[in-house]
Amino acid sequence: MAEHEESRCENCIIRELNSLKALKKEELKAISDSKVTRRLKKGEALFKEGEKLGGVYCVRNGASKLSKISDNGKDQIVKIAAKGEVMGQRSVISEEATNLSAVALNDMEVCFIPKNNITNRIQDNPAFTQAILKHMAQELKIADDFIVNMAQKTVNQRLAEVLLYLDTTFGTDNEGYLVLILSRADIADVVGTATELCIRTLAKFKKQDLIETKGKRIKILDHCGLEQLKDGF
Amino acid sequence: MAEHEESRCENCIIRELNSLKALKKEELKAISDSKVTRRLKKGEALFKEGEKLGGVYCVRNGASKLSKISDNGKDQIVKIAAKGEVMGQRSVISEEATNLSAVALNDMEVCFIPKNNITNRIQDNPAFTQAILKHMAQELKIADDFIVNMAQKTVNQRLAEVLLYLDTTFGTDNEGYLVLILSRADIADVVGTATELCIRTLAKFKKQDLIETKGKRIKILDHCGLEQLKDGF
DNA sequence: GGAAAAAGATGACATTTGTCAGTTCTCAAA
DNA sequence: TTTGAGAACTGACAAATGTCATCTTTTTCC
Repeated sequence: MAEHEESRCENCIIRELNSLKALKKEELKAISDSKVTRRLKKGEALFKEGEKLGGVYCVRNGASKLSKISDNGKDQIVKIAAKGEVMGQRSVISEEATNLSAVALNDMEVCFIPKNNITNRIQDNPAFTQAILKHMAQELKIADDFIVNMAQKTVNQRLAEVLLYLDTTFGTDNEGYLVLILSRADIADVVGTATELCIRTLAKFKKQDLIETKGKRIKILDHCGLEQLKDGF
Repeated sequence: MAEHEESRCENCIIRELNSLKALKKEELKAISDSKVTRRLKKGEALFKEGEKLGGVYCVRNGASKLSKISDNGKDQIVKIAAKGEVMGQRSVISEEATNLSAVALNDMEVCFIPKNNITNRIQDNPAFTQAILKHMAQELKIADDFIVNMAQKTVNQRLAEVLLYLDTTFGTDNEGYLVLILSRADIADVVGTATELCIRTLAKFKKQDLIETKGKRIKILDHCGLEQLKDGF
């Protein structure tokens, strides 16, 4: 009874989270037949900046950082793809090599969907195309906000924002620690600063009783405080 | 003979520059019948952050800055829309208030196209939808690069890049000065720095014979030098 | 369990960037 | 032609950020 396996796209709940939900059952079946599931260990790369992607990746479990190396040689994390997100869409649509690298932040499971299954659906299923369009419009808005934050906010503010983002997006465990554990270097790469300053700023937050740390794990103690900090006191 | 007027969309060359070129002649005629041409003086606002847009604006002449005020109260220019570009698309597609303000950088002429003319075409003309989709994928890539630059490059590098951008996008007059004249404050708002530092950095470039200035006008003397500076010497 | 490696943390200092206060320049309106 | 407002510019200083060197803790792997 292959049709009832959870690993089939048409039965996959993850799909509800992204544009694939606009597809019809038969279309999903076709995708399911051609997709390949892949498991990655923490730290493994899914693809690298400059590669041509043969399709898109749908995240079933875990999280991945999407980053780009600047001309200065420093890595900047542009986005963290969580469960349900589709990576590589942009590159497939524009038929260009990808401008980002994807590396697993923890053990993950992704479904690779060959690009024909996407481009053909874009050709013949307007509802799907519109779903992607709306999604990209949203992403573009987020990107604009990101630009403004990078350009106008201090490391203090940006770090506070990132901590709150990790909290709302990935949640906390039963002890109250952020579930998604990033290295200090990765946090710094999201914030867009040096690892040392990131560490120092975390220490400062600790001293202000905004957060608590245990090894690399972080617990947010004062959401309001961080919220205020984010907007500049 | 209204059909042959240059002011009709179906005869407008500008259209070749954007997604509207994917529309059929009859569709363009319908748009042309409902569109409104508007003239703006330098400094006039087309729309403001938070407004709901009743449609999109196609730039026929002149240029507009698209900016957003950060929580810190400082303005950041996210994009400069030149002749042929369509403003407000994102907001119309996502059916949300716009997240950016648009202000004319010089005298301009824009065509306002009511949003039904766009959303209806997205519903029934797949070629048009795909054209927009490709365009947005491109914009998203540009936004990613912008984020990385903001996060990882110095004011020096970013200013060099902006000058080269103004040169390639808007060109120079017969004396070699950049055609698009921005105030120092506007340049600073693109670069994401304070006006004073922007001025000082321009002065430094002048001392290094990379540029020459005459009032607020700027002439690039050494493209290679700026190119190198942009990438960090 | 213990050694090696990786990541975290800290101090000292250099560089970059921001801010404030004030002067000079430019251009357009009276 | 004068003049007044806004923009461009400059100096002095403060604050934020980056860098390098070093030490400590944590994690990983045998």
